[in-house]
Amino acid sequence: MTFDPVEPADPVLSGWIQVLTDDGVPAEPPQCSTDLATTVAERESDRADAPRWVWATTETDYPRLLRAGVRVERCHDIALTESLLLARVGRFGEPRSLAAAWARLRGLPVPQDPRPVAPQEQTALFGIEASGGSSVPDAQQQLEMLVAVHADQLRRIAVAASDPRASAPSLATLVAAESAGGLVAAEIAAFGLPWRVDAHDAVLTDLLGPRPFGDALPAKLAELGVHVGEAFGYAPGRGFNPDSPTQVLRALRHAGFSINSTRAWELRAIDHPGIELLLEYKELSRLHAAHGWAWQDAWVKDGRYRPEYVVGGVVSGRWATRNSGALQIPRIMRRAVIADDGWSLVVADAGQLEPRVLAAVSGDTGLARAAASGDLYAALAAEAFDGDRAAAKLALLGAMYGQTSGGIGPLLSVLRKRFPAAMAYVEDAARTGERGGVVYSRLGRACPPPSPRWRRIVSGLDGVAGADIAVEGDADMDSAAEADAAFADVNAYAYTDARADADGGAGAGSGGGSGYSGMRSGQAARSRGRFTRNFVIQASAADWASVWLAVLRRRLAELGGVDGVGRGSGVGGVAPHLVFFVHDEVVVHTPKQLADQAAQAVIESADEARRVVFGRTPVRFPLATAVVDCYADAK
DNA sequence: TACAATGACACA
DNA sequence: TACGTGTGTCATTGTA
Repeated sequence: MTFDPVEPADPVLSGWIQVLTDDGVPAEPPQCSTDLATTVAERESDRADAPRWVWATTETDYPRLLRAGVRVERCHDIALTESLLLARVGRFGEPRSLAAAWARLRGLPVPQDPRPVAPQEQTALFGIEASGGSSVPDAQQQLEMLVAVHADQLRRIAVAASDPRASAPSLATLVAAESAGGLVAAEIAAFGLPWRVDAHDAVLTDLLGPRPFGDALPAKLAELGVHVGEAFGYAPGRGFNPDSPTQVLRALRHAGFSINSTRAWELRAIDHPGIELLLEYKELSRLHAAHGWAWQDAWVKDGRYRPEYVVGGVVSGRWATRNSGALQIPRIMRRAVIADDGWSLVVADAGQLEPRVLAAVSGDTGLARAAASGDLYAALAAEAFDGDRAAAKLALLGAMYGQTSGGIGPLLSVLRKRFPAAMAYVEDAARTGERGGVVYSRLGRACPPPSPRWRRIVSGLDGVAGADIAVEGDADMDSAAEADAAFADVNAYAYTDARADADGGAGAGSGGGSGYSGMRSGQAARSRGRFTRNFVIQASAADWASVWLAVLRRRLAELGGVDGVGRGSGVGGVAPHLVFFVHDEVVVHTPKQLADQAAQAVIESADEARRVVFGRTPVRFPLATAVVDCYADAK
């Protein structure tokens, strides 16, 4: 399906539709519809037989249908799929739009992806920017591109499924789940998370004092700042700023403390009367800056907060967000999330997800036995750590993150002895990463190959001594069948280290800590080993979460229809719907009378996701679920 | 003045 | 020896 390029507010959607076979081959001539909303809704009316809509990008195409009151059951998102397929051949951060995919297919210059625009500043919706004087294709030409690229993507998915070196029999599942994720993200943005401004105000006022005028600091914060200054010998108004790490560091050193940073964990070790005030100031200051009244003004409209998710925005397949920090909302702010009258929130999170994923992907029978229980760490402790749950947790987290410090060596030895398959799984992934290899999630999502910079450092060509680690060839990056000439672009790595090289490297754990700047060969190798070690788990957990969301979305829609309460296939009716998602946690907004069924759907979806992603496994993925009026009341 | 880097901390 | 993964956003600080 393609749309004619009209204004988003235009109530009449027109565009082109063509029916394809399962192989992506046209089964009918293309047809123009001057009322796409109605056409699509009619095709969707028999949900059991709903088509899988193929379109350029859900992110821009689907909101137009949603605004017209039309929900779709399934889609194939060309852009999201292109990302997954490019990743399979080691190409990250390359343009993934329909236009770009089509250009690669035809061997033409590849246009950059359009810059994502905030919903409020959207004008023309067509994501094809004219470049080099070429004209923007019309909707019918777009349809031809769409059909060609879609067929090619199906072919590449099949190729990946039979790749002997990096088999991904489930890649089609991943593509379907990723596409469904796009639908979920668009629907969450459309519905919005119920957000009560008065409750948000109450939290802020309680902690910070009344809302100040303009940009002034709230009263409590300003007062606290003065007290902090006084505690370190500064008179009020004498220019001490607790928000300045430099000044705080200077004040503390002047008071005789030798510290390297003003991080909270380091400050807590200091015995000084000003520290407690300073820590309180930092906490409140952050709350005010990140999620205070300015944030509320910018992001809460008509009782709804609308997160802008970036599906698959993290290389591991986790979602990212744009602009409003939806994934970093402080827990205390959950008090502002209150269901509408007559509605409830179903809150569910998958506890201990990552160790359970490790148990499932590694097939370790001992760990799987522990993961069949409700508290994996307690079961692990009982089996191998003399009942010491804290030790068991520390050990397993250390194994998944690659930690070796802090005296956990002996704990890791226990794991290695008692759960050899699980430990071998993560250690194999780490060794592959250290050698420059690529690892994959359960459903076949590929991690980025090492950057040229990493290769230089590890091979000792970067002016740092210590080159003793062999780097694998490019065998991992391009499966033989995939490496056709159209994909021979060398400039594939600009993205991979964008953050890694920008931050301060391994020294003192600054910033993200995954950089290679200033690293010696061995450090860089082990750093990448930790990344790939974690990738196989985090990305497989993301696989599971994506499928969970996709299944849940379908079941919630069935719930609305079956009950006869909601309009079912429509939008904005009274069917339960997803309103929030954070890695391993979902929030569903539901009419009260459907709350129990919605909660049941959440639980059953998790189990279906388990079967789809991990097949036959004794591992369970128990959910903590709660039906509440306020998000903060869940656990 | 505008932009980039830094340090810190929120989330999973 | 020591080495915990992945993000986004803010205020401050440094540079062009």
